[in-house]
Amino acid sequence: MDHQIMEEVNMTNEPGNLTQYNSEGQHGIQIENVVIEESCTNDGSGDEEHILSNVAMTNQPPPPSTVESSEIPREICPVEDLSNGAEDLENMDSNKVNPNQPKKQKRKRKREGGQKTEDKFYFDSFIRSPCEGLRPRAKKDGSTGADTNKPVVEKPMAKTRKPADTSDEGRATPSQAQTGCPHEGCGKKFSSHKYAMLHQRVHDDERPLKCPWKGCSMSFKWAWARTEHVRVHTGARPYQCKVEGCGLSFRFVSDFSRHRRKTGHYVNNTPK
DNA sequence: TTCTCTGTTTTG
DNA sequence: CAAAACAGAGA
Repeated sequence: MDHQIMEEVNMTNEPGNLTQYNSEGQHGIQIENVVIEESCTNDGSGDEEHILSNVAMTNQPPPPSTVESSEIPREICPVEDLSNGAEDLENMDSNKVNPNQPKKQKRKRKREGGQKTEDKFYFDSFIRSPCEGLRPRAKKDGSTGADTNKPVVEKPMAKTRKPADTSDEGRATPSQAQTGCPHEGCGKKFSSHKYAMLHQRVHDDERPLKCPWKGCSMSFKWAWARTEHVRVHTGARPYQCKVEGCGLSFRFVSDFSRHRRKTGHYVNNTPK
């Protein structure tokens, strides 16, 4: 049970090395026994990548529920179309490419930011090449350290998340927002000053968080993004619907969340 | 459908 | 308070 991720990792790739990253101070994934062989430089770019050689990643618990699905090895990289992917691919391959190139695409919001370099780590390769099959989205990278610690369903975080209106891109509405982004052109307002500062990374190009996978050159600005991205490599699907008859598993919280919303499968304790 | 971004919320 | 996770939107 718990070791889902680890298993996956092991399975998939052997060793891993792991590096612990703290992206934003987080400690998250710890891989055990990993040997890093190559220097995985993802990009080689120049950033620094710290590769830790033996790091232990203990991921804690995987998801308890997790997965039965075994997601495993789905190879994860389905390679679908990497239209742009090509670019990524290059990166993937060896670490040649530049890792962080953000190519700013604007997915939904405009992203530009970067923040600080927080962690750099590399896992060797969990499963297979990192982004072999990643979608072409854009280049993305990074995730946080702890990734799926609490994946599963059962914890709905009782959050009462309010939809803070996303009027534009930002979510907070002026009425609610207390602080605004100092960046020119950005007029977003946030509920906290602190986040406003963190938000600056959006305007930055730096992507301090790098994907731990050896061949993967993706880098991210947000720890969580990195965390989830890693699942692409591991194939982990920590979020499983516990509803009887359902049993669907999801790799991303967002998808799981959506599933619950639509189906009402909040299951057990998490009736969010 | 998959995956990333990011603001908010929860947890520690 | 910081870190982690969630949730919603969108490519």
